[in-house]
Amino acid sequence: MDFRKSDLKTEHKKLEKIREIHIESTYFDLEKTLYCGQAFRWRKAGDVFYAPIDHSVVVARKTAVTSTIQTNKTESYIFEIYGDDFTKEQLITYFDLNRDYASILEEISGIDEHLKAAVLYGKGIRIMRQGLVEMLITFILSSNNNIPKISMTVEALCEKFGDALGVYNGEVLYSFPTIAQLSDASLEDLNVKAIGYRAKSLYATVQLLLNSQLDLNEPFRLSHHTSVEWLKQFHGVGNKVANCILLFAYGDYEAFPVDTWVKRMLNELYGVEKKHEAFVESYFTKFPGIAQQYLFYYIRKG
DNA sequence: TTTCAGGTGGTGC
DNA sequence: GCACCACCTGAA
Repeated sequence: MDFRKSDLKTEHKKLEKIREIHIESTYFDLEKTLYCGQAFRWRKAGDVFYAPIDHSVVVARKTAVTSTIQTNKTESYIFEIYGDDFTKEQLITYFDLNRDYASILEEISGIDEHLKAAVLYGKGIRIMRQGLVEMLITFILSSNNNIPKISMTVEALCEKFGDALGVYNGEVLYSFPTIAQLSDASLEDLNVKAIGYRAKSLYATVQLLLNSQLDLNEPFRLSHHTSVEWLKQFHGVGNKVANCILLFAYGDYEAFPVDTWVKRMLNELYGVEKKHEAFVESYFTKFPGIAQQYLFYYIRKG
């Protein structure tokens, strides 16, 4: 019999609370932000959301909602930080809370009626700023795949190659593995749950990062179009995946990922049957990435 | 049992 | 350039 897993669980030191961060913000809805398709590791237990970020465990809950006369909500949240420290400044960067969404959404709403409805429906969504390696690998695993299965594979990868951070809500949480932690893995080793043929892409990507001088910070210095081409040198990264990585890791708001849902939406709402990318580039000229995320949420959930 | 799912890369024209 | 199609796997 194999007791290893439960033994390990009891061995994990109790997560120590480092700090509490209070966030008050308009145009910030945590649940929508976490579950609009950009994040894969956040879990919900009751009214609490939690996830590993770097080597911290972050636990969040909403504490209050106050409305002004103009129906503008201000939401209050408490974030508890366990394990490694994670500062308020880091949290604000992670959820991009310093950006003026009021004016951005107003601009986007002005484009047409569809966007106006999408913005109204998705109000509170923020484009997160997540880790470069985490987004690169996660979106390589996302191709021809669905969210539950992507999460499954990501967690399996973290459990096998990441660091155990501690137990929360009865489960061990693991950090996302670094390239160094994946460096010794053979193709066989990378064959974790539900990964399938994507293991080859992951293996090739890890090897390329190890054996080249490629610096994942490069897209910060390049134009949007050059960044897309730069990211496509990694196996398993095509236009859609490159745009997701640029939007969710690099904060490149020119990125506009076009997947099967967005294609369907472009067809149904705008009559675009092909050359989607050309249409997108000429039509969504104001914060394309944010417009895309609101439209995506609108058609998926609305 | 079959089909489909938040694409990509290889092939053929 | 552009249109096909194989591809791992879990869920319905």
